[in-house]
Amino acid sequence: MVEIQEQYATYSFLLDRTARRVKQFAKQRFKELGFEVTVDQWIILKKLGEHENLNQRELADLVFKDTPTLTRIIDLLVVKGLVSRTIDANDRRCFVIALTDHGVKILDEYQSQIKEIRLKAWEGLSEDDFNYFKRIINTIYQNLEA
Amino acid sequence: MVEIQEQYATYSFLLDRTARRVKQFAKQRFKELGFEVTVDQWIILKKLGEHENLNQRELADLVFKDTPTLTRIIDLLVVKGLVSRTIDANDRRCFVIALTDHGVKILDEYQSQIKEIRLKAWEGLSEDDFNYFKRIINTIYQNLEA
DNA sequence: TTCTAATAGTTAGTATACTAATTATTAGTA
DNA sequence: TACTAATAATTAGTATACTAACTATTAGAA
Repeated sequence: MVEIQEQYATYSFLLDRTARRVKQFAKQRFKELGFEVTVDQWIILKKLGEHENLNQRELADLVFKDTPTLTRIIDLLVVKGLVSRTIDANDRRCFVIALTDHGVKILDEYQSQIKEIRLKAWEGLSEDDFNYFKRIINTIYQNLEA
Repeated sequence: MVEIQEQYATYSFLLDRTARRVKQFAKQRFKELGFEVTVDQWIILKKLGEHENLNQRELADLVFKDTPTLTRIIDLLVVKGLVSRTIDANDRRCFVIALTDHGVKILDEYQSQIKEIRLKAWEGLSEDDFNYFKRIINTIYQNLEA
């Protein structure tokens, strides 16, 4: 029993290590392809392509990041001219975040290449594996939910 | 087929989200318990308890972090008096990193509580789940290996 | 309606992650 | 032995993650 407990304790190490490797791999490929955004900035662009009229709070919830992190990522995307921040006339505490024309263009251009990068990790694994993986990792997430 | 590809693409999101949640949960518990180290600092202490006469390069390899990150974590552990940095007489480019007496004490004190924190995430999952999880996550890691 | 509580966002401070460049030292080779 | 390449560690710079404290605004209750 003790050994099994010890074993389980390594899941966090495996998770952290693999998540970092995945991000690092994507980062390298982004660089090779000359992309003008980081991986986390890309995730925001993608969400903005899927939803309209989001404020930073909603965006943060969608990508499971906190608002200070979101603030900084949006800052960078605004500087890069990919995203616009407009005060919400109905609630002046909020900004409406939207893709600029250039942001839409980038989103469109990168999409398929990024799909390929993502698939690389999954080589040799099946759809069943994916479903199993999803169940386990979501159970972990829910076990630790606030 | 396209849908399956789309689905697979979410593994990186699930990985990142869950790895962050696990770390965040551990961080909160560390704080509640009044621990004087961060999660990543703890990982280094643990490795130092398992191996002797490690230099920073070897330590970095063991925990899959890069050397600049290691340098900074060791800096903090030295300031906290948990670890010592001694020039290796045989190769003056290296430091030998070792636990101080206080470091050994902390390692001993925290170990069982940390094991409990780690186990929380695994509630409702079996040993088979763990093995399955390990296989998948290690496949992903290896698929992306440099 | 006024006051208090809640909410959106920002700022500050610390820690980690990664790349690139640099220093000091050692190893290997001509 | 002298020179070059490799290695260990550091520094600098940027990005992300999280907590805590703060500002501005809105919502809700007395």
